[in-house]
Amino acid sequence: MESKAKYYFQIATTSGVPIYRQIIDQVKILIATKKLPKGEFLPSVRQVATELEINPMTASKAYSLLEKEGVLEFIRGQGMKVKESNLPGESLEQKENEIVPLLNEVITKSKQLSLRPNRVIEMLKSLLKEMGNE
Amino acid sequence: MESKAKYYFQIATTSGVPIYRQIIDQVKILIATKKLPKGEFLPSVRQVATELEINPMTASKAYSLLEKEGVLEFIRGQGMKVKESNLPGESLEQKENEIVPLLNEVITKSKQLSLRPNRVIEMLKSLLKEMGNE
DNA sequence: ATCGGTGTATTATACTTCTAATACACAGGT
DNA sequence: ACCTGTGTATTAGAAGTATAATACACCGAT
Repeated sequence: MESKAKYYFQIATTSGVPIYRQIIDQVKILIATKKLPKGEFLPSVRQVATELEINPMTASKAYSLLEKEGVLEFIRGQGMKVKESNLPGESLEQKENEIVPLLNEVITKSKQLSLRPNRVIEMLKSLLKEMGNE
Repeated sequence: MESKAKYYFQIATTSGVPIYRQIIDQVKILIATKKLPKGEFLPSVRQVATELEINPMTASKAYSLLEKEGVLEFIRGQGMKVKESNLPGESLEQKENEIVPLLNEVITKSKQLSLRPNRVIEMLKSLLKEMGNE
């Protein structure tokens, strides 16, 4: 079903960031950049565990948290796949409120760095364009 | 029961966020919104500790981390004050690189929520305007 | 030198988090 | 039924984090 040579994740054991969180972040990025299309199955927890030389439970923790978040969907007997419809029940306003704290962090940080607001907006635009094209 | 003393910080013991981190975040916001001008002294660790009914070491931890970050400056015998020049040694490029990871988080989250990029940019602009006027 | 004001190094302890070892339940193909 | 593939509940222990009690070093003014 899968090409076995494909390496999905890369963990930095020195970074201090927990393994399961690194997996979560990478899955989200892979999905956001369309490298993992909706409906595609992820490597099994044991596959991931073998590749990264970690315990399957660690991979399972990442997957199950992503499932709770509504990012992945568990199909019995087959595994985890990228969920087709993301958060269908949420209103636009609810979604927007979810991202506000993150934007506030950006603002606080940019003020702290004395970065010009327009420059920050330009950077965001530019990064959006990059990610969209990938 | 409010007293005449100026209350600087407000902690939510129920939030799960560590006390020292709540202090750090609030200091950064106070500075970003200009409620704490550059050069102004912060309340002493013992003042904070008394107000919040915590141990001075907890306040000290917040202050010393802010000092390491370059936000505060320690003046012997007087206390911590808001640093005059923020990160003077850093080039613009270095500063911009510091904020990129945060922007990437915004993008990943917005993709996950299927928010329109333009809408996210508008929200950021709007929040920037709000904060700038305060 | 002493006093009263800064922040902090050290140490201790309760608590949480992270990872792992094991055993299990369920699905699908044989 | 069996085997092999999914993910996971439970448990345990190592490692890290948050907070606090104590004692200390430094500064400026007396």
